[in-house]
Amino acid sequence: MLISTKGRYGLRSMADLVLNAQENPVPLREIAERQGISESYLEQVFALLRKAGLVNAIRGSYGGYTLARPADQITVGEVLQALEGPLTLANCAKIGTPLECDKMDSCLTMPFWKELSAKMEEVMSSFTLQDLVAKETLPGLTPEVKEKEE
Amino acid sequence: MLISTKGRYGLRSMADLVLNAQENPVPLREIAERQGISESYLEQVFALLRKAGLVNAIRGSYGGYTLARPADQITVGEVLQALEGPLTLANCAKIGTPLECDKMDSCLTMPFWKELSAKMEEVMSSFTLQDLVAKETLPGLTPEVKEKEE
DNA sequence: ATTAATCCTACCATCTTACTAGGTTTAGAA
DNA sequence: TTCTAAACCTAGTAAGATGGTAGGATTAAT
Repeated sequence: MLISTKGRYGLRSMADLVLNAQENPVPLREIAERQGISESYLEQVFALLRKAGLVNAIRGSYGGYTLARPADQITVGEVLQALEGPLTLANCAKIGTPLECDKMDSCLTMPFWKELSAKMEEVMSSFTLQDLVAKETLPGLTPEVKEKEE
Repeated sequence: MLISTKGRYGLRSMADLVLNAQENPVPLREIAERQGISESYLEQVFALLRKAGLVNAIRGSYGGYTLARPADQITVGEVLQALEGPLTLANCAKIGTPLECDKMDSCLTMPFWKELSAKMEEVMSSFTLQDLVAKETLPGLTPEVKEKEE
């Protein structure tokens, strides 16, 4: 039940973009290198992010990508939905789509799927990219992990 | 990001089993017919449910399946985990598995995945099979939908 | 003109999914 | 004992998704 690499790579890359955004746009080559992801595969990921209006692209030499909005105004849910499509685990959790729900008994499971989707949506829309890079926002975790070398 | 048919069919079939459990075991043929699912595919689904200890099988003529425990003591999460494997959406949400987390920046996303998994687990473990068939248990939803009939 | 970047499309191998098919046991009933 | 209906088991398979690679075209700063 893992999410695909598109979503995982894309989310990591967006966090990377937040961290490394100076005044210059960030080229994919750098993100790919830092994150250990194939550059040409990342191109396809960022094509989706661009179409969703989450990043801006600057073409040509010294080009790259920038966030289309401030990091605290882009939710993780937006990123994942752009890359993975609808974020529901069953069709009958989607509003207005009684696709398989014409079976009488199958709809017994609908309240569960709806509740699950609602809770997932809650988490995804409350987490922003800023939350990912600002480690202090998460109370339960140890903030001092500076063991690593620079 | 849909869950597979194994999970969806299995959950519907378990609810079906709750509803149609008399003193006799319920044969797969009946469940398959009611739910509109291929019987031989359902066999594979129930093989997983049996190995997980969620149903008991009675072989031979007049055989079939029964719940291994009362319906209010089997959670939806148990059923889905038996059919889908681990219910996390990213590896780093699993405890004790720093698989892709040796990349420094990749772990920026870990708190999100952990939070999401925790919330999903919360819903899945709070919903029992009994809740699925007893529609009054859901407070947020309209308990009487008779108005739509008229 | 060169270079470095995005952009675009096609292709590919592997894996997963959702089955189907065909057989074997098992046990109640006739 | 035989018939029958059920669980059980394993292999195969077509279609789609996944996770890329390859090669070029376009764009813009130097």
